[in-house]
Formats: sequence, structure tokens, C-alpha cells
Amino acid sequence: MPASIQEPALSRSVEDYLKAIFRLSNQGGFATTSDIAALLALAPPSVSGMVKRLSEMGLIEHVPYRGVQLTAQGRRAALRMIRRHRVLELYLTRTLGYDWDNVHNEAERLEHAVSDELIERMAAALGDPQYDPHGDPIPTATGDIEETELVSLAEAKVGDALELRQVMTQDPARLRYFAEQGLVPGVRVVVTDRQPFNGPTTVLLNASGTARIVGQELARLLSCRLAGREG
Amino acid sequence: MPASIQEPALSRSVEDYLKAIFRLSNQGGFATTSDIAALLALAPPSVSGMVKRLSEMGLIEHVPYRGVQLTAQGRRAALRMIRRHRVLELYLTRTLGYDWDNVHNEAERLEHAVSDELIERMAAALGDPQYDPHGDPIPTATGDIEETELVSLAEAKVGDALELRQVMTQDPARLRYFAEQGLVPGVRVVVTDRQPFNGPTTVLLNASGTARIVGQELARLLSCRLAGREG
DNA sequence: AGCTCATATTAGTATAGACTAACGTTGTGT
DNA sequence: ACACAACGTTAGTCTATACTAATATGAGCT
Repeated sequence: MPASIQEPALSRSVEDYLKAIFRLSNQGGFATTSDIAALLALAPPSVSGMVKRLSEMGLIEHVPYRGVQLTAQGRRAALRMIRRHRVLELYLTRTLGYDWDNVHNEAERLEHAVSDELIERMAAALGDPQYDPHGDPIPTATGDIEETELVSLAEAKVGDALELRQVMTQDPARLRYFAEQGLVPGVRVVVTDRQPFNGPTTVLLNASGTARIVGQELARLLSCRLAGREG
Repeated sequence: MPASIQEPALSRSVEDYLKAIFRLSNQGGFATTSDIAALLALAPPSVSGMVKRLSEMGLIEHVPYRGVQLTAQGRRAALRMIRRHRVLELYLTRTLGYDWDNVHNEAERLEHAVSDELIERMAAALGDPQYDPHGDPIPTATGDIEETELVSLAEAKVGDALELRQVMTQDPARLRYFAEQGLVPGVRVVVTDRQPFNGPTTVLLNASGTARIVGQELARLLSCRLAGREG
């Protein structure tokens, strides 16, 4: 048995589909045709067509009218893309002065073009980092990724101490707003208030001691690790 | 008149064709179908087809059965790609430890994916350099490029490092002989000896480290760019 | 259970870009 | 001047990937 299987090069489109399917089926479920279509801004029949090809390539399992899940091979390929994306984002922000909220598009294009060698050189230059600028874990070169259980700020209870880990949107306007508010990955906060009926959540920023009020829609976008709970 | 014309995005293939045509028609002549095909490793009919499209896009002028030349717009696009390529090569060698001889392929893929912003950030980080690691001039962001002066191998001095640029003959026998000797455009050599009274020139091929002895008549046919001179 | 609507799939088409095989053109050599 | 070799172009095909329009499926409501 060969030490490492040389997997065939995948097209840009295929790589994008695999990343999308990874994101949508990460919590164990199926990625549906229309969710994939929405995420990639494609028409559903285009997705049906690609699903057939990916399935023949052994990258996904397709249950008709249900959705798809990645095979081991597909998952490997998806994690490789995610590693590329996150290493690129971190490299560009650390080394070339990009802001964490406008680096996404650049990484989105580069991730399909860079060699594995370049990614490993960048990762080495960064000291083999574990998290990208958004706080997302970076898969290792061997395809392992840290599993973290995250709760949204909207679900947290008053008294919870949280570490902000992921901002679950790509929208530049929202990302910029969060940055202005100091709500960026890595920040630690304590939940001090929650208004009833899906009302806003108030948090205290540990670093500055200042308060922030976050409406439910935005609170749902903030994934946090529970770091403690006030007795 | 608009401050800057927003040129439409070009495909990867189109960008490669424009770069090839720039190289082949740089000295003012026409780039022929088969030269383009050879450079891009494509079949000639594929080139004919693309030539038609490029011509309709206004990027080249096509004289049937003669060849093509870049329009002003095509030249701008080609120089943009060359700037990208050379800035990338320099950045990767200076900052990420690539060798000058294996950086080419990486840059070849990245040049199609990076944004103008990233190129300018890299160029700024390098101090707005004028030459890439191979000694080739880097076009400015506004599309100006230093004209390189070519010398024949017969004029070069012992110690000169040269890049073979053009073989100034049509004669198939001579062309075949040069090819057999590995003396083809793009090859880098160092002049190690010259016999007196218009005697032969000895060069060392950088790639293989082997020597070639070239008589004066043939040496005059080899146009080279001076890439360095031994102190 | 049956109807209906949201969702998925199939059918058919388009485009970019490549290929091979067949056909034109041109210029060189006798 | 003409024949032929070398080169260029046209014709026709293929693949990947997208689209729209039409059809099939399945899940929830009555």
C-alpha cells in the first residue's frame, strides 16, 4: 500500500462545492441541494448536476431527495481547502496588513491557486498557528481539525463568561460593525442582561469593562466558547 | 473621459495567451500561430480559435496566415500579468525562501488569482523593486516597462551571465542544431571562454552544468539578455 | 388517505476552451 | 512557373460547468 495516495487535482468548482458541503453538513446532517445552491449562488439544477459528478468521483454520498455528505476522501479535500483558506487569511493579515474583514475574498481566490508547499511555508513563517484571524481553528496538514462545541451569544445565559470564537457571516458590513464594537474572535465577555421575547443581549467586554448591547439577529451570528458561569 | 477604464476580467487562458503573444512579438514582429501553440503546449487549431476570440475582444490584431500583434489594450493586459508574475517571484524568493529556479511555477498559477491590491502590497513590502529574481525588469503598476537591450553571444564577455532570448535565424538545420545543444530561448548560460580572432565562445548551461562550444557564425545568431557580470 | 407545495431532478441548451481530421495558403526550390 | 512542404484555418467533436423549463418526489395539512 502506497505511503500517500496521490489524489487527482480537483477543479476550482469542485473545491468550492466540497467546502460548501463541509460547512453545511459539519454538524452531522445532510447538505441539501438548495442550501448548497444558496451558499454558492447557483441554480439548484446546477448543483444536482455537480452532485452526480462528485458522487461518481467518490467525494460525496448522495441520497436522492435527501442531500449529500462527504466521504472520507471528500472530507480530506474539504479540510485541505479550509486549511489553505485559513492559513492565507492569517498570513495576509499578519504579514501584509490586510484587515480581518476584507481578507476573505482574497483568500477565496488564492486558495485554489497556491501549492501545498507555499501553504506550508506560510504556516511555518507564522509558527504553525492553530487559529485564523476570525478565531476559526486551522486544520493540520494531515487533515485533523479541532472540534469545539460552540454556543451562539443568543443562547448564552446571563452570568455566562464567554470567549468569542467565530463570527458566522461573510457580510462585510456586519463584520465591520462587529469590529467597531470590539466583538472580534478571542475577546472575552460576560453576559450581564437579556431582554425577554428574543430581546437584545448585554455583554461586558472583559478587556475594557465597557458594555455592548447586541440584538438577537446579530447575537445569533456570534459563536462562543463557554469559559465559565457565575455561581 | 473616465479617470480609469474598468477593463473586464479576463479568463486564465486569455491571460496566458496574451503573455505568450507579448513574449513572441516583443521585438516588433508578429507572433505566429504555431509559435504560440508551442509556447503554451497547445494544438495549433486551438490557437486559431482563441485568436479569433481575442481579436473580437479587441486585444489583438490578426493578419490571417501572418500572425498576431497586441493592441494597446492587449499590451496593457499582458504587462499587468508580467508585473504580477515578477512581483510574485520576487516576493516568494525574498520572503518565503523559494529558490529562483523553482519559483516560476508557483507564480505562474498565482498570477491569475491575486488581486491588484495584493500585488501592490507585496511590491510595497519589497520597496517597489525594479527587477525580479531573474534580473528581468518589473513593469510599473501603470504599465511601463524598461526595454531590455539584447546582445549576441558573439559580443558577450567572459564572465557574463546571459539569458538566451531569440535565435536570429529561420534555417531549420541551424535551429535543429541549437535545439539539440539545448540552446533555446529562456535558457541561462555563463560565458566561460572565448578564443581570440573571432574564435568560438564556450558557455556553461546553468540547468545542466554542461559546456557548449559555439563558433562565431552561430554565436552571432543567439540574442541574449545580459543578466549579470562576474566581478 | 389524498392533495398540494416546496424541493429535487431531468431534459435540453449555452459557452469557453480544448482536440483531431480535413482543407487552404504561401513561399521555396527546381 | 509549378509542385510540394510547412504552416494556418475550418469543420466537427468533447468536456466541464452553468442555465431555464419541465417534471418528479416527498412531507405536511385536512
